[in-house]
Amino acid sequence: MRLPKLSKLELQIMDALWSGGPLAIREIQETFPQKGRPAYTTVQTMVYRLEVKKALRRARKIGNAHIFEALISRDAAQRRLVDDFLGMFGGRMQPVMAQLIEAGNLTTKDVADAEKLLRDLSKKRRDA
Amino acid sequence: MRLPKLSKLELQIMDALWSGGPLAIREIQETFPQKGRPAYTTVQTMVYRLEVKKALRRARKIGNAHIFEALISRDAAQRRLVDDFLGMFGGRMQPVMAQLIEAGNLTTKDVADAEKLLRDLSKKRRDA
DNA sequence: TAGCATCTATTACGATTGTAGGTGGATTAA
DNA sequence: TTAATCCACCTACAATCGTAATAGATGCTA
Repeated sequence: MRLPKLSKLELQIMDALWSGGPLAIREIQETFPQKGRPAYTTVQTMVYRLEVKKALRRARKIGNAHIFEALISRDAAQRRLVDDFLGMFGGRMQPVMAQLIEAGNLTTKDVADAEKLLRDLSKKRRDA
Repeated sequence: MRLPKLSKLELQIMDALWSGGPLAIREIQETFPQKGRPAYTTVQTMVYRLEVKKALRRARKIGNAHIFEALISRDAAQRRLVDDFLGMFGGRMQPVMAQLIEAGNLTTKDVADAEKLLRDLSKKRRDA
């Protein structure tokens, strides 16, 4: 399980750690919008499960509270996410793009940015 | 549940119907590659569940075998898929694109195609 | 028409996910 | 020091998914 699959809620919890550094469970819970915020113990359960999956670990203790830190990077998790997503589309990129565009999720600017990123990336690879 | 969430296996089953028209369970099962093909009853179970979700229905009968047809379109299902996926990224498109590009999933041609599609689409919308 | 093949329908089970309650120990504020 | 909080840990439970076996009905073939 080098790259465990993470659910949406698990992702949100990891996000708190990726964005906010090592946090206690209470702090993670409070990163959720008040509206629809999961119970403390719900977050706690998910954190424990993420610990089992080795997605995070207890870094230290403050008082009797554990402070957790991410063990896998946002990038690695997102890569896994993208792979699964593409798998849903049979691995074919074309329909994915078409879908994104037709649904209006992808703007001209997004595509321009993508283009630039691609150029920069291919340059970097050429130079390397 | 206008647009039920479909799992990967469910998607593959729907795909068989989207691509091959109304099919019997046996036919759906046989669209899977021999290697790792799920058991007949596994496909059957999933088809029944898709029926409950109103993603497909029994169209008619041939002998004692039911023929199933899709009730939701590939497009609608993919839209839902994309939405969920974006939700995983907090709805922000930018990191998604970056991820796709850096992982090498997105080529120059894909982007060019996207650009053309965007142009055509905005033209169509302008004309309409 | 007897038997074999095929389908339907039902049932089961383990894993994962989201949800959270309860109990008891640790901290802290008065 | 004692009561109010806070936290850890354990347990539970329903829904969904993937997997499939079993049993009973139906249809096809010799």
